[in-house]
Amino acid sequence: MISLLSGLNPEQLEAVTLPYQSALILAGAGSGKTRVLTTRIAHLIHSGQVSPNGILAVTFTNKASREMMARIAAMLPINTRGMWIGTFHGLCHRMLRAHYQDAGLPKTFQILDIGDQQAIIKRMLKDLAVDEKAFPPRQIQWFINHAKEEGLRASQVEAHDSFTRRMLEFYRVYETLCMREGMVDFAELLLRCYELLTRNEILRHHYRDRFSHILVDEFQDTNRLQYRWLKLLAGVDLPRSAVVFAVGDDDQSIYAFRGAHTGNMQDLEHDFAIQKIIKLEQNYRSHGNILEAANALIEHNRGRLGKNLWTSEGHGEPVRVYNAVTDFDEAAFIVDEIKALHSEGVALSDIALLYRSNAQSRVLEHSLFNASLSYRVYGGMRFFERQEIKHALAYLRLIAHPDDDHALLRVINFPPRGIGARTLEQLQDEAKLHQTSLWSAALNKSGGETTAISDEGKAKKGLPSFVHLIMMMQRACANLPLPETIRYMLTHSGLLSHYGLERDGAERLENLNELINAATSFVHEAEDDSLVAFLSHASLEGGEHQADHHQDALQLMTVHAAKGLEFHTVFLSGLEEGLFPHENSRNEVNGLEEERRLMYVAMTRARRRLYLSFSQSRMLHGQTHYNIASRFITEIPDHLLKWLQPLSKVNSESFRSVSEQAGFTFGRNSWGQSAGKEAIQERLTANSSEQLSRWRIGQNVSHAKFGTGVIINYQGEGADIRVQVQFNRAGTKWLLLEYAKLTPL
DNA sequence: GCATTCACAATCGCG
DNA sequence: TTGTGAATGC
Repeated sequence: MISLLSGLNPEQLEAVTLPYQSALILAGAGSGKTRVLTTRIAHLIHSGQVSPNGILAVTFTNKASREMMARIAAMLPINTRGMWIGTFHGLCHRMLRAHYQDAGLPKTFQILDIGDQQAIIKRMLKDLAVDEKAFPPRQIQWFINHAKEEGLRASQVEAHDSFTRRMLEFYRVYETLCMREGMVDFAELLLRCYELLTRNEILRHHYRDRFSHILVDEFQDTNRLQYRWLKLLAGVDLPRSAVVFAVGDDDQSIYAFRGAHTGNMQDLEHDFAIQKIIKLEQNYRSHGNILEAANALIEHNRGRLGKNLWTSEGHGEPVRVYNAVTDFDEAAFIVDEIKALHSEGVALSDIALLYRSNAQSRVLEHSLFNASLSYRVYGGMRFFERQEIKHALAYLRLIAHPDDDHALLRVINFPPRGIGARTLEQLQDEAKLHQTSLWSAALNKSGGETTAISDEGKAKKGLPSFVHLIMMMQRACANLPLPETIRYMLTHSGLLSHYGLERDGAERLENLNELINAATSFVHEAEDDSLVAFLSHASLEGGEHQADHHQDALQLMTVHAAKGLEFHTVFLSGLEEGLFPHENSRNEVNGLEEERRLMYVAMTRARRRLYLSFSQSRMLHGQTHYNIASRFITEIPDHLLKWLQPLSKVNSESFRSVSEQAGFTFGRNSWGQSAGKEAIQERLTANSSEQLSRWRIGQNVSHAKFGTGVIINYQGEGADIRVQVQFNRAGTKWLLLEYAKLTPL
């Protein structure tokens, strides 16, 4: 017991040992939030206040819930597998599977991921003969999802204009389509579950009685529906309600665009009669200067709950700022700094390159590639979203549930087997006529089961062969374990041979193989190893590829993706008006404040060293844009910043053009306000007047130990000045000018 | 049925 | 600049 609670600071301890009452924990970045959450659970169980069955802990990401389970398992000798710890979607899914009948779902209901959903909407538009340009699928998707996230069915949305009425029509049709095929999208998982509990009093009471402690991670990210779900589950209106332990940070709320409602924090205070908000402000991650800078920045936001991070560590290094001429220059600077850091012993994997939008990674990747630095870009295509995997999953879906029109359409002619648009059209007409699924129509058309089976081996083409294929797979699946089913399906569907012949098919084959591996480990780990369970798993777990994870590589990702992570060094690039804060955020309610929180999240990822950089010109969408530095830089007090200006820029004539360009671009600030314009101009001038010395790029030098070489770069100022020398024999080194005792040649 | 061409759009993205 | 989807040609 002592070991469980030891090492907690007073606030953490208070939170962990709170008596039976609902609580809101304001946990700043790096304040040991996860530790508090997991220790709280362990403490509740260990002290006998609740059994593991009485706890429901909910997170947003699978990663977070896995980590939570692992940490609890490390603290207590219990099996965490049966516990109700998971994501909102995962837990709702669990309830819906357990009570599918009460929820009005077929036993084999399938989960739609974002891509499936879009495909269905497109199919619907085609059916309705609606022009995609007039009503972009993306927009319809957004409308439907947002309505659901607000907890609204089509009948509950108010429509005051013709556009909304049209959207609602789509919402309704989409809904009937999904229900007919037994498909449930992500938002539907939550809404269904919520409605199930609302309608079914017995179930509601069952779960209310079962869960006495509900713990919520990242509470600031909850949307309205999730909050209502929590309220319902806790039963706030009942005398014997559960208590909620919510952990969150309003300053790190960066997901308003996907429905997060920070007002939930105030609502929680009120609805759950929160007596006291506990603030965790001691930061165990970053050095003082970084924290001070982040604090100063976030101070510019209004209506905060209020929080100031502090550390018992020292100030550490100043926040470095670099003003680049071009995006290429910015990337080159970052590469140079990385090389220096790496040679000083910082692991590449402990360095992150963050940016506001994905498009910015390209320039960085280019420079990193040329410098032979290994890197990993996060947020690309996920494993289960790849087309070859999607195709394979479609076959599996048909095995489990042949009435899945969506899956059928995906693979009925893939690999090509001579079923063209014409056959398909007939099939769809037939299905429409009899109000049945495409599969039933196909059965009818191909002469029914008996014919297809008696044709065994002969039918190679057309509809009968497809019908035969699927039935054959279904029979095989009944007797084989999951991985073998998949192997069988891959071979007999022709996917393997198809990709085997394709030009770039090797990687796809690898992925298909990986699918068998994924199924193998799924069968080992999951309680329910059925095909349907595996399909749900594939949709709910995006399937982040864990391969080559151990390799020491730089981490490239958006600021959003970096939330929750930490690194020794963080490079935050593209700090320009229009990019960060992003142009589009101007049209959003409180958009600028959300951008500022995003910046805050980015800064607080750094443990020891933080670089902020911006470029005066940047290639975007094939056009050169001229930008001014982000206002966020000017919102950080000067004494925390250290402006870097490599002398290479000062000495070359490029610097002159930089100042001129800067003057020119200030006039083009699309944001209207030009906060900090003077300050930046001032710094530019200050930097240009100093730092002219006998040392310059291209200067040949001699070193006592390394021999002769040439200066290829340098940075810093005053006593801190460092030069990068390419030696003839000893390679490239960064040297402190003051100590290196270089002799000019 | 498949390959090539053209127009168009372009934040962030958990499950 | 790059990726996507529809239109077009073989």
